Amino acid sequence: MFTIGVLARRAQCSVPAVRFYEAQGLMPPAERREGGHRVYGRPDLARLLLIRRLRDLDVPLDRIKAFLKLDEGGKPCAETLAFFQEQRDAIRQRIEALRDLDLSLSLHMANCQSGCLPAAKACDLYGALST
Amino acid sequence: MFTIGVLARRAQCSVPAVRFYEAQGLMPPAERREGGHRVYGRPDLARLLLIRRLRDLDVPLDRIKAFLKLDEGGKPCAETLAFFQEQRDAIRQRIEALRDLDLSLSLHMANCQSGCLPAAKACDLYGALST
DNA sequence: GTGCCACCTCAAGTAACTTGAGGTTCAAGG
DNA sequence: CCTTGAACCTCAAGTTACTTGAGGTGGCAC
Repeated sequence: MFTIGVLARRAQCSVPAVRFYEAQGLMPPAERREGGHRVYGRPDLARLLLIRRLRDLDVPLDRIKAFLKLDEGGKPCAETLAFFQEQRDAIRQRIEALRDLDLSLSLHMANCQSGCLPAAKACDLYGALST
Repeated sequence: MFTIGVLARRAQCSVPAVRFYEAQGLMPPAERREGGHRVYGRPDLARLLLIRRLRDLDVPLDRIKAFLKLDEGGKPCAETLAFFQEQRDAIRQRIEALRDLDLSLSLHMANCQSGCLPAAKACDLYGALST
């Protein structure tokens, strides 16, 4: 049993974000103490961590919400597996895109280093990334 | 010389986005025809492509703006190289994070496939990503 | 000359939070 | 027991990077 501050730290997110997730229905309405302070337990942390992981993948909140609801309904693995596979495909694509970008950045830097170092000339910036 | 629609298509972005970049000072105020329609040339496309590439890296608009201005001033390579190196570091970090995520997704899926297939039981969702 | 699509401006909406104002609760120290 | 400071509360407004919509013009084909 811990406070919202502790929960947030453990999930690497801000306190207002946790409250926001509750307001949006991604986190269940938290139990409260006498004074109104929210109290959380281990399952809440697990849920929040899941939300954050999916957010790191840029899965939008309403998709996460639907997914969590699906899981609450005790749906069979098939749908869960499909969802995860979808995320893995998205990850693969993004890694490829990032590698592409990295390559063109490195090409430009090589260009720049050989072409510009002698004089303090400016780099040919647009040529670099636009091809 | 081409229209905003053609420009946008070539840079894989929306027409309003191009106008938005102009309003924000990332694109220079475009030349206009008699009727008021914007006209663009090759350098505009190069600039827009650069902006989009950097946006794909989640570089915020004001950072891109500062960078473009730096380049316009004809600053020496050193600063440009530093900027690019920074982006490459960011790319590397993001690729690693994505690989991490992919790993934990795959572990979960393996778990799920062996544990849940016989019965149509639900997966242990929270345990999957939260550890 | 009349469609019709692409363009124009301006205002408002969206996602996912963050920041701020103004006020309460809680645990520790005196 | 009292106070003090951090952590909590709610509610409203701000932020970023656009998108969407309304209402209206430009340009070209037939």
